[in-house]
Amino acid sequence: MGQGDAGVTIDPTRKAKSGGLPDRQPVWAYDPLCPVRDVLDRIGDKWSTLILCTLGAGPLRFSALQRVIPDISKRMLTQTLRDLERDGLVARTVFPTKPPSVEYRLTSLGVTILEPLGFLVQWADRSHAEIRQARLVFDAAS
Amino acid sequence: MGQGDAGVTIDPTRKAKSGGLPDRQPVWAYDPLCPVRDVLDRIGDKWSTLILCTLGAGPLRFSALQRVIPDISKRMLTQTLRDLERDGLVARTVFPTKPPSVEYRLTSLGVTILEPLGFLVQWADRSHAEIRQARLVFDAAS
DNA sequence: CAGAATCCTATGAGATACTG
DNA sequence: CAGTATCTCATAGGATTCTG
Repeated sequence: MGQGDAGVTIDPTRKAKSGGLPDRQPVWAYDPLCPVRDVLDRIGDKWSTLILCTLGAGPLRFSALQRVIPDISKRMLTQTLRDLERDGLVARTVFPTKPPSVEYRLTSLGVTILEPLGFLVQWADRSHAEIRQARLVFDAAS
Repeated sequence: MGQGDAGVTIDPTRKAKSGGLPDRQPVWAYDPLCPVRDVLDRIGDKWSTLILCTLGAGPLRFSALQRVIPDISKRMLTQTLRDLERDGLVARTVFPTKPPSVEYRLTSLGVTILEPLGFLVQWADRSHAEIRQARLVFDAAS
């Protein structure tokens, strides 16, 4: 990363100059501690997006989440919920009933990720056929 | 996959019914082999989004990518590029010069992911301060 | 230059059993 | 019910060395 511009974050809206000279200095400086990466790496695990999308439809209790996402282990569900709570995306509410029940819901911040996440999911949905096809072609050629 | 409603994919645009009854049947059926997850899990690794955003500004050679992303190892750069190529998001062109040079560029499909990815990056950029703050609060309370 | 091959370690994540 | 505590294994991913 250069001087002056050190630590600039990811900016995918940045356009290449026409002609796109290949080997110049980086279009955007890169910072290993980039806050965008810090946040995205957390979301990029196996379960976070799935849980966020699920809670996007409304609050659910622990066991209900397990039923909706049958192939997650209690351990990972607990851990992922904790991480999301720590990041302020999910709120955890304990109801002191006889057998305790705990409700998870998106925070107001958590709700705001639904839209960008939704665009990505839509893209994946629209593109997965083309991607699968590309994989077939690639694997056949290798 | 599936007949009828089985295997319905992720749909974050789905809204909860008003009142949001907590413990009903899942709002959307969940499929471990969901194509959306299949695609997103691939993008969700440590380097894919970074490389896609970088190439979004224009094609780059292998060594140039390494300079832009200094903390990636050759091994992971090669592997991630291969995976992206396999998925049809990146095209690899070899120029038979004396020391061989290889150019990587987004395919037309690859370009289409820039927009949804950009929204997520923008969200991360706007939210990282709030997230960091939430982490401080959470860690102080624990 | 652009990798391929190999080695090694840290972590992600499942399975199971226990608890308030 | 909603976890916690272990144990274990598979994989992601870094460092290093070799090659056309």
